[in-house]
Amino acid sequence: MRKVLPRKFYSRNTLKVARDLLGCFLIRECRGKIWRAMITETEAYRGEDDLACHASRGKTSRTEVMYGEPGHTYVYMIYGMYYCLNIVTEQKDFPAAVLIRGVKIISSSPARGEELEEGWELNGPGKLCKFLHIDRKLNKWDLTKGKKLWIEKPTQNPAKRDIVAGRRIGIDYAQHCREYLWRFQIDYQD
DNA sequence: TTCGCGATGGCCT
DNA sequence: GGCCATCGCGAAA
Repeated sequence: MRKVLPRKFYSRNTLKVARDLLGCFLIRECRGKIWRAMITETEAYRGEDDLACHASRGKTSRTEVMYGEPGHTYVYMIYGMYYCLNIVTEQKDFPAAVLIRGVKIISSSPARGEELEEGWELNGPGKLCKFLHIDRKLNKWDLTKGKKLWIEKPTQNPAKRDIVAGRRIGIDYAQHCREYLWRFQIDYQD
């Protein structure tokens, strides 16, 4: 029984979606392999007023997907060599997305001879895309279809005390918006 | 442990 | 032409 997240989940406030994605399972099916990974770190990018958001300069061919239906991916290339995976949120015509910055591999099959093994932490948006074979071909992908790339509900949501908020990474140019605590990660106090 | 830098290409001015 | 939601390496401290 799969619990693929429905479009309704994504069509909410981006900060809520970013928090609620922690602990969810990101699943990638590619060339006969399937990886399940728990989302451990996210960042919210919300609206044209958010100077760190790519949509702060308005709608272009690159950013139009953020103005589209929630629950789709926004995958873009950065620094000429890495891709970043984002999930489009909010209502249609309001540009916003959640960047997936970190995951932990839960299972990998077939298990033997894999370069990715259970327990691996993929920290960093570029690294994560590289290992899970996520590139521009997966831009504008509908995550509610439950194929190739999708997200499922967690078996157990992380406790509130285990969620830490902080400043977003790599956006020092964003003036006052750099101070927003729009980065969320699971940090077990144990 | 922190800092500086190069690789590399598409997007926006 | 400049900048960038990155990463890993090597040097400095």
